[in-house]
Formats: sequence, structure tokens, C-alpha cells
Amino acid sequence: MDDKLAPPEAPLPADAARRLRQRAVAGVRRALVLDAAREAFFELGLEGASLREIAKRAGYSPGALYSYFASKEEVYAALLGESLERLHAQVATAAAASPDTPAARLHAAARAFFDFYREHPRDLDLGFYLFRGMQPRGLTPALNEVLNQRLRAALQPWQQALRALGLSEDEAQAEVTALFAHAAGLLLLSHTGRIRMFRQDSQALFERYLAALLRRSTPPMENP
Amino acid sequence: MDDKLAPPEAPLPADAARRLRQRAVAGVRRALVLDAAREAFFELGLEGASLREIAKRAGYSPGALYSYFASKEEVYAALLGESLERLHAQVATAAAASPDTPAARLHAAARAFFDFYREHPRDLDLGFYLFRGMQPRGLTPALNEVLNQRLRAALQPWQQALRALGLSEDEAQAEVTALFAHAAGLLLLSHTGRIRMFRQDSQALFERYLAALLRRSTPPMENP
Amino acid sequence: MDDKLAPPEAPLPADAARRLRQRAVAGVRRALVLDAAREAFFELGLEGASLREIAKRAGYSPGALYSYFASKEEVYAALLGESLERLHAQVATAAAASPDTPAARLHAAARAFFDFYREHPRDLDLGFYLFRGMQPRGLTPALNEVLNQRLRAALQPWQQALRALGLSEDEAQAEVTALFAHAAGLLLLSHTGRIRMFRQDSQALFERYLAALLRRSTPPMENP
Amino acid sequence: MDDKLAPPEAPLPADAARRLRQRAVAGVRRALVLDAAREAFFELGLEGASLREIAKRAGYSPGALYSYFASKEEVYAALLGESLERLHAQVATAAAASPDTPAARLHAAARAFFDFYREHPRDLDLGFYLFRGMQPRGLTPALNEVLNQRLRAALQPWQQALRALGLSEDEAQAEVTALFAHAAGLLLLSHTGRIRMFRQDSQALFERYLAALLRRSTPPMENP
DNA sequence: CATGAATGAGAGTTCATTCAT
DNA sequence: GATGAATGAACTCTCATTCAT
Repeated sequence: MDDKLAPPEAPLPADAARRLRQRAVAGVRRALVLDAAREAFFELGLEGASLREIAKRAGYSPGALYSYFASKEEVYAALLGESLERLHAQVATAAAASPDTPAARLHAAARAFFDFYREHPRDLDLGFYLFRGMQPRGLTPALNEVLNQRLRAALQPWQQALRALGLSEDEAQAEVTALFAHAAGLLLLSHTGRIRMFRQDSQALFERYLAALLRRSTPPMENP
Repeated sequence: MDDKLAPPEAPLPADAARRLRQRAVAGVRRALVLDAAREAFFELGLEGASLREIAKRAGYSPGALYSYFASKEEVYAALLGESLERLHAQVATAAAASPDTPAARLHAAARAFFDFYREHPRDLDLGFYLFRGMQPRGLTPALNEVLNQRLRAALQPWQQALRALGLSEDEAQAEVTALFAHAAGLLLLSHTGRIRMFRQDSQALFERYLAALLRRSTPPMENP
Repeated sequence: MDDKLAPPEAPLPADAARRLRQRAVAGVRRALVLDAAREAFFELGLEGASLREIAKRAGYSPGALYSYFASKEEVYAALLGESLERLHAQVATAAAASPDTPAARLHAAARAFFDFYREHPRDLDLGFYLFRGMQPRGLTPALNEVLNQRLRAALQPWQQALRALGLSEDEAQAEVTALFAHAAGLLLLSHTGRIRMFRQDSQALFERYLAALLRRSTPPMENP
Repeated sequence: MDDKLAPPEAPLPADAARRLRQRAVAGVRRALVLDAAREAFFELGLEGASLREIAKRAGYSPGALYSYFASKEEVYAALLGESLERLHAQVATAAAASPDTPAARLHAAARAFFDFYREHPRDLDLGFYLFRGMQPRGLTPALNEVLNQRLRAALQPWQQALRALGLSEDEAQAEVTALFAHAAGLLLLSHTGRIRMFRQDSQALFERYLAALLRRSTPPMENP
């Protein structure tokens, strides 16, 4: 009963512990806000997910969010960072699940990437937001680097598979970039429905590109 | 009896002339508004180019713009339509200037497309606006069709060159779509500076893709 | 053929004739505008019937209406005047069609009034507009007097029937006013659906009031 | 273990007190906004009392009002609700102050109603606004019901007096409705000055109607 | 008489952000 | 840490009316 009044006389270590605890609590609540933000954003899109809306869903008042995020852009950046983590997980899992040959691993990892965004169009919106709209205030160089790291990590399985196929570091890097651009372009076309104008199917086209890439990259020594 | 109510001497020519003149004036002023809109948009981006800002730059009161455009979206649609026309012109000119072989024509037309957007990043923004942000109110099905037609026209040289190279209609269509997606993805990466993260050059990658496409599409008859 | 060029050399009488003709033409066109205004107003209500809308329906440009009416309010006033004329016609017709007894005539005229507004709620809106919203600019004293005259004319049959029933001028005037107020109140309740809250029927209540009025006003001489 | 995350000493009272205080403050400020709205509305009428004007008079920026009211219509609804409360109070007081006979109570309650609106013409405007102009967005079914309840409450004394006079529930309801309509019609005529055209006095006419109603409703026991 | 572009004021509403409490 | 009222600027759009042509 009296331990409720105890804190004052505790020495410095206790203070440090409290600070740690508080930081943990803050992290949890920050995560709660992010959950609300993702929910709002997935439901209402980037335009509809206002700070007010996010705060309401998180059970906070608008002003309270500024304890956890410096701006709305920062909320989106955090959302995006976490989206890239999920992307990374999905790609890594797919690559790990198909360890037979480098070619198979590349194929699996690339499809995992493509399917992630095809199945979660809102994550694609977030990705495009990173690439385009984010304001200087929201996307600091440091934050930019973090997001780049995450994306790099998600694409790492591609790079490794291509190296395993015998490509040089530079060649692999070029192919990764081209594959990434091709996927992004197709997803853009598909997500906006504009691909209908071409009467094409984005998945089939992606498979085509992948097949051509594998053909190019696989050493044709093994047949005689 | 009824000729007493009939309009007097030769009114049609004068009337028609006046109407023509007025229509011309209206066209000019509409173009002036569009100039102001493009200027505002190029300077401030899509978010900053408000109706007020556009009106101010055009020397009008906000309400006056509604004599020329029914909504802000319509302004953007007009801007975009005109951007696609410039694209079309650049691509068609390039294709016409290199009539030697289908392969050369494809190469020229593809580079013209890529360069247009690389050199005019704001037009790329407009293009992405077409693909993404436009609201249902602004992008009516009819308008959508018009814009699609413009884009189709701009890509027509690609299609024709690929047909001339011997591809079937369907194969050509698939390659056009893939090429378009690849270009879009690379431009996106380049425009947002994200390509630096890959330490790649978008133009070089585009050339690579084009070369592979030409290799694939050119009949290998010339080997003895 | 040459008479198309004739007008210039005509003397003053011809000038006067032209002025007359022009006035007639103006009257016709004014009526056309009024038709458009009524149509717009009946379709869209008082809020929706903007000057632009009226002009469009009349086949004119907005500015042209100011050749015929000094303001939007004046358009409404004209509309209202004409509505009162229709009311007058309906009431007079009903009274004339039932010439048997003064009581029957009063009954018929009162019902005609009530039914006119019950069946044409937009005319009721116009009437309330006269009574309430009209701005000083639109409702000049002169115009006010004209509208009053029209209303008076429409209520004349009531007055006459009540006089025929033996009421003095003053008594008749009081009963007319009360009857008018009662009808207006019931129509208001009915038109706005507010009468549902009372679970009453406006027509039945009006008949009740009329019956009581007739009972009060009919000399009870006929009992032996 | 879990008490480490539990809130410290006796937070509830302080928290609750603060919340109570804040709610009270909010209520006061809402009332201030309402005062400004009423003032603006009484001075400028329904058209002139814009949100901006109300905000200015309340010493707020336009957006601030949306902390207290969800829309302009909601402001008017609140104004109207409060007007009906004042009406109710005036009618109830008058009825209570004359408890002698049911007839006297009816008379007092009816006059109180009539006088309320005669003396406060702007409240009449508000009442008509309820009856007519309110937009679907502002007048939700729930709000409509609340306002109906208020009006019903204000008319309750009439109903009770009529029942006490021996009328059935249905008869009383019909008479209440008719009396209400009659009063509304006379007030309309009077408020708009239109009654001058009839050279009548609205109060006298109302008394006449009331007298007739009482005559009709009072049991004629006094004949021997 | 008629045009229709233009005005200029103003409408209601939304927003990210701030800050006293 | 949290509140939530308040800001202030912005938003698109509508309107009756005017006036040079």
C-alpha cells in the first residue's frame, strides 16, 4: 500500500529504470498510433487519413500524436518503414522456402515482391508516396537512408541469387535495378487500371520479363 | 407580314464573324489560363497549384476561371492532354527522322519517349497524375478515353516498328506494354532520385532494355 | 425583297409603330423568360433556380435577362404575380360554377383556394416568398400594391359570398382574413410535413373550419 | 508486477474534476457562440448570419465553430431548440398562473403562445425555418424528433385544458392543431405586414378565434 | 438587344499544427 | 503525456450583377 508513495526516495538507477520503462511504454503507444494510422490509411486512402481521423481511431486527441510523431509526414514515413519490413519478410520467406537452385530462388523472390504489392495495393500507395509526394519536412536524409536500407534488404535475395547465378556484382546490381523498375512500372499500370488500355495482364508480363532475365542470366553450358 | 419580325440586312456574316472572333479570343484566353496553370504547377507542384494561385498568375479572379474550365480537375486534364500532345509530337518526329530500318525507328521512338520525360520531369508528374490522383469528377470516362487515345497515339510508332520487325499484333502489343512499363519504372526511379540508391543510370538501363528487346525481336537471318 | 431595306425612310408614325412592335416583342420575350424561370423554379426550387439556370433554359445569356428584369427578385415577383392570377382564375371559376347559394359559393371558392395551393406546392413557396423573404430591392411599394391587388381579387369571391350571407362589410372582411390565415397556417403545416406530428389531415381540418364558419354565418331563420 | 504500470495516487478525482470543469467551460463557450449566432441572426436575418459573421461576433475564427457545432445547420437547430424552450416556459408559466378554470387556462396558454411570437418576431423566423428551410444535412430525423418534442411540450397545456373541458383525446388534438395553424397563419400575416392589406388586427382576430373555440368547447350547462 | 467574360464577395468546410491547461 | 480548443490559411466553387463589345 505504501509502495505507491515510494518512488521519490529511489536513487539514480531507479530513475534510469523508469526512463527505460517509459521509453518502452512510449514505443507501445507509438505502435498503437501506427496501427490506427494504417487502419485509417488502408480504409480511407492517403487523402482520407487525416491526423484527426488517425487520432480518433487511436483513442487520442489530435494534439497527442505530436508526442509520438513530429508531423503527419513522419507518421506516413513510419508506416512506410513498416510496410517495407513486411515486404522484406515476405520476400525473404519465399526465397528461403525455395532453396533448390539460384534460378528458382530468384524466381520465387521476384514473384513474392510482385505479389506483395499486387495483393496489397495500399502498400503500393505508400511506396509511391515515398517515391514521390513526401515533403522535405517529412523525409529527412536520415530517414531516407533508413527507408533505403529497408528496401535494399528486401531486394537482397534478388542480388544474392543473381550472384549465385554467376553475375558480377555490377551486373547483378544492374539487373536488380532493372527488375525493380520493371515491376514498379507494371504495378503502376495494373494498380491504376491503365493496363486495361493495353489489354494486357501484368502478372503474365512480369513472368515474361522474369523468364527472359533467367534465360539471359543462366549459363547455357549444361546442355550437350 | 412576318417579314416585319425578320432580322434586318445581312446579319449572318457579321454575326458569324463576331462569333468566330469571340471564339478565337476565348481560345486564346483559355490558353493563357493554361499557361498560368502550367507555370504554377511546374513551380509549385500539384499541391501548390491552387485555383487561386492559377487565377492570380493569369490575372483573373478565382471565379473567372470557371468561364473556361468547369473545375480544377478539368484544368489539369487540359494540361495533361496538351502534355501528351507534345509527347506525341516528339515521338512522331523522332520516328519520322529515322526511317532507315524498323529497328532504328523503334530505337529512336523509344528514346524520344524516354527523353521527353527525363527532360521534362513536370510532364512526368502530370502523367503520374493521370495514372493516379485524378478524381472521378475530373476524369470522366469520356475524358479518360481522350487521354488514352493521346497516349496510344504517342506509342503508335513503337507498335508499328515492332510489326515491321515481324512481330504479330499480340506480340507487338505485349512488347509495347512491357517497354512502356519499363520506361515508367525507370523514370520513376530516376525522377525521385531513388535510383542513386542503386548506383545506376536510368538512361543506360533503358538502353540495355532496348538492346535486349531489339535482339529478341530482330530476325537473325543475317548469319550465313 | 427591297422592303428589307425600307425602314430608314419611314416617317414618325412608322417610328411609333416600331416602338409598339418592339414593346410587343419584348413582352413576348419577357414571357419566355418567365416560362423558363417558372420551369426552373418548379423543378429546382427557390434555391436552385439561379439566374444562370433561368437564362440557360430561356436560351439567353445571363446578362440578357437584365433587359427584361431589373433583378432576380423582380423575376420572382413577376412569377408570383402570375401565380396569383392563376389562383384568381381557379377561385373565380369555382365560384361561378356553383352559383346556387351564397354558402355553396363560399364553400366552393374556399376549397378552390385551398386546393390550388395543396396541389401546387411550388406556388405556395412563391406565396411565402412574397410574404417573407423578398428584399426591399425586389418588392417596391408599387409592386407590392400590384400583388396585393391580385390577392385581393382572388379573395373577392369570399367577400361577396359572405356579404350575400348577410354579413356587414366589416364582418365579412374579418372572416375573410381569418379564413385566409387559417388556410395559410394549415397549408404551411401540410406542406412542410409538420402536420404529421399532429396526426391530422389538413383538408379535413379546413373543412371543419369552413363548416363552422358557415354555421356561424348562415342566418338560422329556416327553423319554423 | 502489473501495478508498476498502474496509474499512481488517487488520479480519478482530479481527472474527473478536470473533465467536469472542461465540459462546463465548453458548455459556456458553446452558449457564447449561440449568443453570437442569435445576435447575428436577429440583426441580419437568416441569409446574413453566415458562419463567418457568427464567428466574428463570437470572437472566433471560422473554423473554431466546428469545435462546437458540426455544421451551420446545427447552429440553427440549437438556436431553434432553445427558442422552443423559451416558448415552452412562457406558455407553461402562463397556464400555471391561471389555474382557475380549464377555459381560463386555455385562454392564457394560447395568448402566451401568440404573444411570444408577436413580441419576438425573430423567434417566429426561426420557427418558420424549422418548418421550411432546414436542409436534410442539418435536420436529421433524430434532431427533428427532438424539436417536435419541444413543440409538443409547448402545446401540451392547450391539450390538457381542452381535455379538462371534456373533449376527447382526438377532438382535443384536432382543436390544438387547428388553433396552432390559425395562430401561425395570423402571425405570418402580421409579421409580414400583409395583414394591413386586410385592415385587420391580428390580436383581435386571434381573440375572436379563441372565443369561438371556447364557446364551442364549453359544455352549455348554464341553460336551466 | 444580346453577349459572356469578369468581378468580387462570399459561401461552408477542412486541415495540420500549436499551446495553455 | 495528453487534452482539445483555436488558429489561420486554404480549399473549391457559386452567385447576382456589370459592362465593354
